[in-house]
Amino acid sequence: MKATTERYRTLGIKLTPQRLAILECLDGNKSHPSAEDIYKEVLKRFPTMSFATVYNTLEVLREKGGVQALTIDPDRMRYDPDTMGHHHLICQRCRKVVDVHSDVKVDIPEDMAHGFEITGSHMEFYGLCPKCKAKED
Amino acid sequence: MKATTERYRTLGIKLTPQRLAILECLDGNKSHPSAEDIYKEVLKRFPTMSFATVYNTLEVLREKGGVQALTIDPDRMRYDPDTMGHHHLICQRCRKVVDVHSDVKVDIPEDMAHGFEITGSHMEFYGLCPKCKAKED
DNA sequence: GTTACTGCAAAGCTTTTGCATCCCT
DNA sequence: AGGGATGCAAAAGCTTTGCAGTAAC
Repeated sequence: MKATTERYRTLGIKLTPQRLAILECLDGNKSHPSAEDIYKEVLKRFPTMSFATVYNTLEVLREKGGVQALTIDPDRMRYDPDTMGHHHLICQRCRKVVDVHSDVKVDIPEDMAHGFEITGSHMEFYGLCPKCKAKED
Repeated sequence: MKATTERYRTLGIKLTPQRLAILECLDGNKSHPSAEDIYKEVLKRFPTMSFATVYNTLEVLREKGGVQALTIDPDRMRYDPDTMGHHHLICQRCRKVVDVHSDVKVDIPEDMAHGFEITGSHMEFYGLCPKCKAKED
C-alpha cells in the first residue's frame, strides 16, 4: 500500500480515487496551492472532477488536520500540507510563498496575551522574491 | 481644523464628507473592522453612502499608506488604521482581533531568506479570547 | 445495506467595475 | 471649469450548498 493511502486512512475518512488524487497532489507540495491550482492538477487524471469535491475534500482534510488553510493571499485561500509549525515568506508582487522552518521559538509575553489562550502562531515575512526583485530594476 | 481632516489632507487625496466619515470611523479604531463594518457605521451618518465608495476609499487609503489591509480573516478583508508595525492576537472562534505591540525585533536569518528582499513582517497568534474560552467549558 | 461522497448547477458573499451625475478644489 | 468622487446596479471571482445518483465501507 502506498504511503499516501496509508496516511489517508489514519485520517479516518472514506477513501475515494478523487480524494486520493487530491492528497497525492498535496503530498510534499511546497507551492501553497489554491483550490483552483489543486483542481486543475487533479483534473488531468480525473476529467470529471468537480470543483465542489475539491472544496469539500479540503474542508474535511482541514478538520482532520491533514492540511492547513493559509490566509496569506488576499485573493484566495491557499493550502499547505505541512501542518507542522513553520512560517512563510511572501512575495508581495507575484504572491509566491516559501516555507521558513525556523527553530526560533515564537512566544508572546504573558502580559501581552490579553487573556487569550494561545494555541499557535504564525510569522509572515513580506518582500520581493528574487525574480520580482530582478524585474524591479 | 480637526486633526482627522488635517491628516487626511496630508495623504494628498480629495476630501469629501463621505471620506471624512470613513477616516473618522477608522481613527483610533482597534476593532479591525471589515468593509461592511465600516459601511454600516458610516451609513448612520450618510444614509446614501454606497458600498462602492467604502471599497474605493479603502483602496485609495491603502495605496497612500493611510490604512493597512489585513488578511487575517478567512472570510473577509479586515482594515487597520494603525500602520506602524505591530502584531495580532486572533480568536479562532469569534474572529476577534487584538493588537500586540511588541518591542521584540522580528528578524529572519539571512540564510533562510531564500534570496527575498524583506520589507516587513507580521506575527499572528491564534487562540481563544477570554469570552470564547469561558464558553468552552 | 448504509453511509457518505461525487458531480452538476445554482446560489451566496465579498469585492470590483461601468457609467451618469455631482461636487470638491 | 475640470478632474475626480459618488451612487446605483450589474458583474466578477471565490466558495458553499442542494440534490440525485453512485461508490466505499
